[in-house]
Amino acid sequence: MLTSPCFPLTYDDGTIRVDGDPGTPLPSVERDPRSESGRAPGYEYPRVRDALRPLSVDVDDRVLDLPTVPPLASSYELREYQREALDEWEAADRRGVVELPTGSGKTVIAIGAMERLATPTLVVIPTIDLLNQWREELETEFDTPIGQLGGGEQRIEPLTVATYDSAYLRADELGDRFGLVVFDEVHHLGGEGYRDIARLLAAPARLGLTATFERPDGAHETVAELVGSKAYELDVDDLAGDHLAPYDIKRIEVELTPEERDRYEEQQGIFTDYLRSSNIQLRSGSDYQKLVKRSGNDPEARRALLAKQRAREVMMNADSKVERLAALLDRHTDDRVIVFTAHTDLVYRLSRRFLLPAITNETGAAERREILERFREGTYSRVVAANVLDEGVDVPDANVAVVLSGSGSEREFTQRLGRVLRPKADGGRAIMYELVTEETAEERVAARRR
DNA sequence: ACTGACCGACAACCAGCGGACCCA
DNA sequence: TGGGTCAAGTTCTTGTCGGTCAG
Repeated sequence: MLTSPCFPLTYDDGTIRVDGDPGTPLPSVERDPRSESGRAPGYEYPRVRDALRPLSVDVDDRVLDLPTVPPLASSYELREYQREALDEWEAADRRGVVELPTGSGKTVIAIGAMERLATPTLVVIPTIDLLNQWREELETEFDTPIGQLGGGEQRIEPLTVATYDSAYLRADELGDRFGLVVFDEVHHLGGEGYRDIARLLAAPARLGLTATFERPDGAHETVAELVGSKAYELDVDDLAGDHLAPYDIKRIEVELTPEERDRYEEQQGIFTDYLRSSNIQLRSGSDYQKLVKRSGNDPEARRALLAKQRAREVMMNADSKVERLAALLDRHTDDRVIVFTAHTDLVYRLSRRFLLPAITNETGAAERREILERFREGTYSRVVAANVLDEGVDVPDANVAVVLSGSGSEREFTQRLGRVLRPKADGGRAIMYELVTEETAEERVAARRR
């Protein structure tokens, strides 16, 4: 048997560095001529390590540089499905995605994983709101300081929470400090830039949490490569009536006024005429992308898209939706209602007409906090919001959601529904109303999301 | 400590009858 | 035979968020 020298395996700026030649090619390792070493992206660390194991070489594995973690013991009792999810994830080599509805306790599963693995952990989170919640939660459960990257702080501890943006900026230097990384709302990791976070980190254990893993652009497959594929899944109907409130969805069809109808037909007509005259067929989202590209140097295409945009505004902001909303608000005077729209203008129209507190992107942080606080304590029983409250904000419980307008996105639908599904003290049902304009493209849009 | 302005990132964005071509 | 996939320099607009910087 050959006596071989040590092969140092190290972490260097987002890559796993292999010095020396083990004799056989290693998975994903490429020669880097300048440093005379082999390199693999950080996330391939377990594969490289495992490929070296059966070889008769002495590996000096110095990839991870982990501080010691204080003993972790939370007060949580896992629910049955939470334990199952955790077991499945462990069985999948501690890599993978858990897909559970909003409000089913995904945080608890991550805390369970941290207890079981007892290794330094980075939790990556999309918004500052959620970042604060996670930090407070971890501080409560584990009696140890929690690091934070993002939201004005840059402090690393064995247990650290980070925004996607901060994690992205610092991934190459964070990569060797954590044994486990948790991605909250992991579907964000499919974004062009964010996926580098998972690529650069060396953490062998990875847990993704989301209510809606699949992405219309197919990028969840990239996420699955970087984090692991779906290890466990339950949807709303599996939990409704038990751990989530039972619910009803009611679709209400409304008509356009004659003026709106004229304008809609006119603008929609410009769009479809263009499609017909240029022999373009729109079947999938990628066809639409092509049309968008084309509009870059084809003025006709651009005109068609703008017309489509205006037609969409007409159908989404139809006057009769406002009238129907008035009736719904009357019917639900004793309920807690969230009204969702797609356009900021409509939010302010509704706010003025019904004297509803409004939240849009223009609402400052302080005012937003105040409105939500009053909604929580009951001073306000209703609130109208643009896309702001779809995800990443801790919204107080409501039991009625009214969707005045929205995209065809299944994700948006699921998140909005999730806003009313927290179990009610009296066991009552939640209701979601969808207002859809008759005989417009919106009927298809609404159908698409389910 | 807060605010506003800036930047960059991300996401959704979708028809109403018909053809050529490639591949399993 | 049946089903999926389609063309061009390099991409519409609106809404939302985090990070940064100046004040």
